[in-house]
Amino acid sequence: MAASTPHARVETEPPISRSARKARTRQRLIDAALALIGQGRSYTSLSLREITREAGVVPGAFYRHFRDLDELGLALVEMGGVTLRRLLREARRDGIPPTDMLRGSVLVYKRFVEQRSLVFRFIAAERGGGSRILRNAIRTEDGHFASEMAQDLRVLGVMPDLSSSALRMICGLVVTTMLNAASDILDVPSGQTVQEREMVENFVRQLRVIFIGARHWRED
Amino acid sequence: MAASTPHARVETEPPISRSARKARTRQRLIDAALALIGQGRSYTSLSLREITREAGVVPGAFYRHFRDLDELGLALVEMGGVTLRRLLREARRDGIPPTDMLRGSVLVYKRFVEQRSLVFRFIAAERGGGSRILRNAIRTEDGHFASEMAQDLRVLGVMPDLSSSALRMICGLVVTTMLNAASDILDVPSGQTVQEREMVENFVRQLRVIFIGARHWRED
DNA sequence: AATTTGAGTGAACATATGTTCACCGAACTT
DNA sequence: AAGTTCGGTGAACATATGTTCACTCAAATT
Repeated sequence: MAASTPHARVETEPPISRSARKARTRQRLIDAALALIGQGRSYTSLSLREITREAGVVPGAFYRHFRDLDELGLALVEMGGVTLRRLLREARRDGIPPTDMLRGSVLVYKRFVEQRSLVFRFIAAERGGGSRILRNAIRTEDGHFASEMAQDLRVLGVMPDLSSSALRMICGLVVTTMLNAASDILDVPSGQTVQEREMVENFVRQLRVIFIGARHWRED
Repeated sequence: MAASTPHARVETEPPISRSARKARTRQRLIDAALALIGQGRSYTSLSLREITREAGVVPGAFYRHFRDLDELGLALVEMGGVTLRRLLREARRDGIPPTDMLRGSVLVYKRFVEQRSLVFRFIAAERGGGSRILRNAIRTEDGHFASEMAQDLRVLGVMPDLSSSALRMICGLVVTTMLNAASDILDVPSGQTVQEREMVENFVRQLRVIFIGARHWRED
């Protein structure tokens, strides 16, 4: 029975500011939700008490941070948006893989998804699923992602003959294909299995179809 | 306090066979789940009691038909598969719209989805969402749908230069695009709004990209 | 130094949940 | 006509849920 006063400060020696403390437990709630998703649960079926339990906090404390579960969900969506933006940023930084660019990009993306499996599991699941509010928030986020991608391609001078609206539309298609693939990536047994290779190959070929279609696109 | 014996037969005059009765309540449970989905709930968040309540049956009765909620979910997936097969069958029967075939097909599909909104809402939601079991079942069903579609296109002599595997891969892409669009169709306010027209237009253009890509596809 | 603030507590509330079980009675079998 | 089967009942169970509220006590403000 070691001493453990409510506000024990076991390892965080320096006094912690109030706003910092608040931000910390807020983050803990978010992480708790993700952790539960990681254990195979789907966000829609999580309960407030489960989350606070996982976060190591009393149920009532939840309300100091979010009005309800949808609001926590929105925070997760935002985190998803940040993640997608990071993907684009890294792509800009590293440039397009020199050889076999499509397969290269797919493998980079696959790694990216696997390293952030929880966020992608959440997005892939709630994109078509959860509450209407969440779905729309994710749609908006996906839309921004597609627009940014279109802008990047424009800057890179890829497919310069396409109108901006056509480019944007095509990026939308690429994004849905990517997010759909994320779900596949997360479900296929990782390791060099046959299934995994087939999945990657299929993904590559689908993107190739899209890009070929884009190259030959003519406005109405 | 009107008389209402447990097994009241208020309007179903002719005696009902046991198997028929069982099939009937089984169907009621399925319909109840769909009805709740129709009220904006997502399948993953439904409870056994909610469903039996909606079905007008005592909770324990559930177990006479399904081991657990996943098993009911699988029944819904199967119903979804049947629905998709019917879509193909109707497409075969009615043939391809004579003029502006792509937009025509999209409008037919839109109508089809709207008329069966509950099943499509379920599939679109649980495809990336629900339990692993459900996700895989839906993946399998989608796969069959894509294969059948490929076979139909082959028989129709559409894109005869494509190998079967390429055709199959492209149909897979079409299917994910369709199911993704189903979610959009169900969320956009129906009626002749601007949003609705834009959504349809985007969907048409995306399919067009895919088909252009298919026409110019060359094997590796 | 005295006061105010507010994140987190702990207990209580009414209500909901999944699962079990002995039981009923109509449909089936003999 | 007598006996069996089995879909559905109703009650009970232990446990889980969302929300509220007065409370604490350290950090922030005065």
